[in-house]
Amino acid sequence: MGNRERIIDAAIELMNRSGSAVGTNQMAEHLSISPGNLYYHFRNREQIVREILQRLRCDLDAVLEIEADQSLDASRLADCFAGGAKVLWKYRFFFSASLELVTRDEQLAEAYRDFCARGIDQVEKAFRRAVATAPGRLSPASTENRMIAVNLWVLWTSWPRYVDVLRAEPAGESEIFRSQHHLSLMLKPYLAPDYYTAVVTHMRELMRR
Amino acid sequence: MGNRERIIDAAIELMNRSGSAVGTNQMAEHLSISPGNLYYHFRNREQIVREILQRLRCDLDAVLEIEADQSLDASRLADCFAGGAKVLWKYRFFFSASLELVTRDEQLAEAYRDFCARGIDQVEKAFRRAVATAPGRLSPASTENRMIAVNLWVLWTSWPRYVDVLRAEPAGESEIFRSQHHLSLMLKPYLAPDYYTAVVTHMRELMRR
DNA sequence: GTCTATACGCCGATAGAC
DNA sequence: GTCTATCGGCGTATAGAC
Repeated sequence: MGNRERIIDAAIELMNRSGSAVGTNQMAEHLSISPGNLYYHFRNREQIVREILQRLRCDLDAVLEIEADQSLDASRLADCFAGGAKVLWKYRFFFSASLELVTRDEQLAEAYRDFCARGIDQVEKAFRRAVATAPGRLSPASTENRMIAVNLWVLWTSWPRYVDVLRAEPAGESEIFRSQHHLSLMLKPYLAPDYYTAVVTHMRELMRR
Repeated sequence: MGNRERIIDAAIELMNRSGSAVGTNQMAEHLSISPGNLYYHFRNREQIVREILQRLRCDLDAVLEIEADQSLDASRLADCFAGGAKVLWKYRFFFSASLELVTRDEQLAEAYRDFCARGIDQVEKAFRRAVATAPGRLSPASTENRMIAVNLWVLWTSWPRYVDVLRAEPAGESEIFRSQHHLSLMLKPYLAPDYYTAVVTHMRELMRR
């Protein structure tokens, strides 16, 4: 594998471990290469982060992009939650530090706004599909669909940070996974009870490993 | 007013405007005093932030501490939401940057963990009281009360950051206030419809000004 | 209490040899 | 492609005069 890829991997690993303030020197040191070498492969620090966001976007699309003709049954929705948890864990530093990253790089900010807009759309669509498949005791008003999607998105993206703030020790995977139970609870009132319990059961299964 | 108070006020104002990375030099400059003078009043930068958290805690207690013998009617709950919005706006930098502040000061971290634990407890109590006062179509299971309280807390505390990330321009008060409508939506399934609409109506009234 | 001046450390980035 | 060496900027904090 080329040094370029290794630098990105190292950046993700180190930032997940120590926060987004990890410097280019530390990345180079961790790979036993020189700072100068790193700057041969990347114009600057920002460019590294931008490419990480590209990877993140791809991974999340694979999770949230629902096929048009497929019915959203409970196990498929559980896939979304479990996949969402994995993405959250893999790139947790990014979610934790999105604001700090974005304020130092306007180009990244634009890309991240796109990322959020697309993500919220996908969540809203998935929610509508789930409700259409198995409606619950309450049905959301038309404007409420979007608000609920935003609530889900904010809660999902904020979870790594919440965990980091409260825990003195570095966060474990299970604490990130817990977010998905909190998320699913927000859907519960709008879904049929048996459908909801099926989703939760599948989720637990998928995230056990 | 003494310089000590003025420094804290300046810190809040500047950090709300430019983010938590505002330096001691900038605070001093903004007040037309010298950096040395600032360090006469405070041991270090961290101490300033710690005192800001103390103020925040007091302000929030005034909003969330529900009197034991008072019934939680719709207008009182609306007070909580409106008061919560005001606190969120007044100290928005702190919510936006809690992790960064906390990671550089273990003493602050401990205080902030207390702050969160107490806040979540207060939210949970308020939620239980509201549900007891005006139960809706769904009633939360016993373990769900806490989870919902956590959801509310995370969403509430994460909102300023969410706004900062998405907006290129500095956030306005109204965008912060919008969070409360999203929060209240999470309660809706568990509250009687007329009670809920009364809460929302009061909220709008209170936050209009 | 308030000032001026400055030490110290850190990090991003570049120059230029190999 | 990879290295060594170094510049330049910024931010915290202190020393010591007034």
